[in-house]
Amino acid sequence: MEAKRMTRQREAIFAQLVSRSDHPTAEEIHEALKPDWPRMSLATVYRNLGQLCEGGRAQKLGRGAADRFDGNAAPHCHLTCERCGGVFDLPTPPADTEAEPQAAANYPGKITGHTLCFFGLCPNCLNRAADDRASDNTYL
Amino acid sequence: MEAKRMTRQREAIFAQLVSRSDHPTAEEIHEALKPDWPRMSLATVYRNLGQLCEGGRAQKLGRGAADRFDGNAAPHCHLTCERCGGVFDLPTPPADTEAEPQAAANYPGKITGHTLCFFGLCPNCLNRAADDRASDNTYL
DNA sequence: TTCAGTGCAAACCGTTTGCACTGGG
DNA sequence: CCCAGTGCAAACGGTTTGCACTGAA
Repeated sequence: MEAKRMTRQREAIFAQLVSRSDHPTAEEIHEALKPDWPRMSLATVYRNLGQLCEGGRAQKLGRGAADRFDGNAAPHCHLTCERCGGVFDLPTPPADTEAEPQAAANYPGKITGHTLCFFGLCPNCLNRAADDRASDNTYL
Repeated sequence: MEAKRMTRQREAIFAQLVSRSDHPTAEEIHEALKPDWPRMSLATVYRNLGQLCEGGRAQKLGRGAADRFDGNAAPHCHLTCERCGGVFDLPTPPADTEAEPQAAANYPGKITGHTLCFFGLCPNCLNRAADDRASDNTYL
């Protein structure tokens, strides 16, 4: 499929990423590498991070798209469609009352709340996916 | 409680927000209101959405900050610190094997996975919060 | 040698802000 | 009347892209 070259920069970026317990932004990585790589471009960091994510060696947290707003202020579960990028309410969010105390038990910070974030396909895209399967299977 | 003025624009924006089952972006709302409000500025949409969120009448989904990357590609739980904005791994993510099938049960889409998203204070900020309480409580 | 990857700078896109004007209270 | 809210345009910050150059295979 892809014939990726392993460059020193890519190694350095990946090394930086796995060596850190925080989850740095591209800019933070760029900054951290500056001493050793004074000429490395921020664009290179972005390109390599993107490629690492594509290759399944890293993941991007949050979704880089535009902010979405919800008229229902109560916390509830959402499904993010991996195909169209839309966000949808989940009808009956299963109450998971155990998760929070469980997670809080051995964490030295303070947990004030949580949400379940589901991902998959929205009803619409699920149907379209079925259609595609019948003919051509080129996603994306 | 709020000494906010209720303008026609704010009404329209809020109405639009609650009437929609998707979770529109500011731009989508702006676009949707264009027929009735050809002169409404996108900035007005943003300002009102922000204010509605502040007032607890709406919520912003996702976090508008910069993308963060994780060298651990396996899905696991994160805590987003409400104070410093950092993202941290949670040590023992409680396996909630029931959530997914439960949510999938009565959803016409397809659920392929989920994560627990916790929010609260990271250990560092928790300590700093305690310090502040002792002297001055001006956050931010 | 060759083309994927790089550095740089400009473009992009979503969001925020400064400013003078408007209209709700 | 007065100030919160508005429209507009410019600024901003994070991310992406076009282009000529470089270096891994």
